[in-house]
Amino acid sequence: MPKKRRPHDELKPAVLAAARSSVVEGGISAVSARGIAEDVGVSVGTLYNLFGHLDGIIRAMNVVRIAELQVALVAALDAADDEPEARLLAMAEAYFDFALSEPNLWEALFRYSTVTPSGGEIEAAEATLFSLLRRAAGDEAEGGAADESLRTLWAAVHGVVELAMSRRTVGADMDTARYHARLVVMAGLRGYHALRSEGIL
Amino acid sequence: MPKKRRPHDELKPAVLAAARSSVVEGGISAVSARGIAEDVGVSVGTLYNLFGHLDGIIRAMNVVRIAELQVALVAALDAADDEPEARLLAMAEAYFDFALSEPNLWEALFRYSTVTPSGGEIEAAEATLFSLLRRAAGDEAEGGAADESLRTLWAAVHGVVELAMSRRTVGADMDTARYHARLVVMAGLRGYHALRSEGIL
DNA sequence: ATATAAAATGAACTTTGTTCAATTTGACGT
DNA sequence: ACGTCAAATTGAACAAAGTTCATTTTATAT
Repeated sequence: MPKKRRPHDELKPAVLAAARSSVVEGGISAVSARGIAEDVGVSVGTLYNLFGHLDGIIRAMNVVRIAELQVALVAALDAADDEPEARLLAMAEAYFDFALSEPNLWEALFRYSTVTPSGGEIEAAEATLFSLLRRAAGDEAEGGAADESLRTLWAAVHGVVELAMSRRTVGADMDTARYHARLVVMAGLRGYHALRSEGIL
Repeated sequence: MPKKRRPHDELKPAVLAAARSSVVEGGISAVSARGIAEDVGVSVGTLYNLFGHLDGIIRAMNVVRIAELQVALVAALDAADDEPEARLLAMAEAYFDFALSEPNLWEALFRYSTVTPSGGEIEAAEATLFSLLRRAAGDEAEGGAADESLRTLWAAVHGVVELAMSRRTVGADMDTARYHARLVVMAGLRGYHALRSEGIL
């Protein structure tokens, strides 16, 4: 059996791609060290040399996926009209579409806390997401209370996405679900203004 | 080794209790067939005679947990003032508290789709939850569009809970997070009314 | 060419979920 | 009382998973 020596920088992406396609096809439970090893054409030991544990592979895969999410959100933001509501709506839809386009990858991202990018990585991702939200909200949101509201708004959008995910939404239902994601943003903005004018916020 | 013969009706709850305490202590990954068997004082084979698969045990455990959730929500609803907003706020808080009181059980409920009560059971649970929401909303919500809005509102509340969960919220942060759950309801209701008066809903 | 370090290997160990033939139990008919 | 028999229980055994590590191979520098 040949033992070609490949530099890690070119081997790691291959491993992550193999892991990803396993997840896409059969969900997280379809991933196995031996399966990936066979797909990449490498032994199990090599995987452990590269990533330490199997969780490390999933984690690294999730880091890549989060980067993709950020790209999608930035694209949506840049394409949207220069108005707070339109921008937030565009981001919510992009978030929704991203999740629903690859449900198994989304599940891998959020449903397995062991496997969620740890510590610094996830905090950095949240910080980036939040800076995008502030850019989207623009002058709509200023100050500390508004930041909290923005975070809460996004949690609400995430909830709608989760609901759509848990129902494995497809077809016409998907359009309805995406509209619900819009609804949350529209109602959230109006509610925010109402609460401010009532002096509650 | 003695082979006492216990009727299933008294053995099953013992198994579920063992599974539950494993989950509470160490999360879903701490559950194992052999572990439960030892705790209950029974062989692995017996577990499989009773539940078919290990997933069946978790599923049954989740069914019990969902019943507990419904009890908690009904209690909150009954204790609240007879006014739509107060009732929805009470339900949101009860939902939040229920999730955060046992994070590992919550995770078992929602984060593992394989293990989520299947088909009829989860639909029945959703139907019950929704009927509670309609009771809470009362005259606030009438007709089909309002039903959808109510469902969306709850998805948003769920999102806030998920965010609090993912941060393993404790202490003072928990009060803030619970307040965010209230915020979603308050803003949601006001936003709903605004959208109606704008003719969007 | 040789030495040396880095990389890759795959056999082996542990721990899972799961199965099933054999064994034990308790109730019922005689 | 006794024997029968279906139901319940057992635990050894299998497959597949994550993980480790002594050994072997490769590439590079001297």
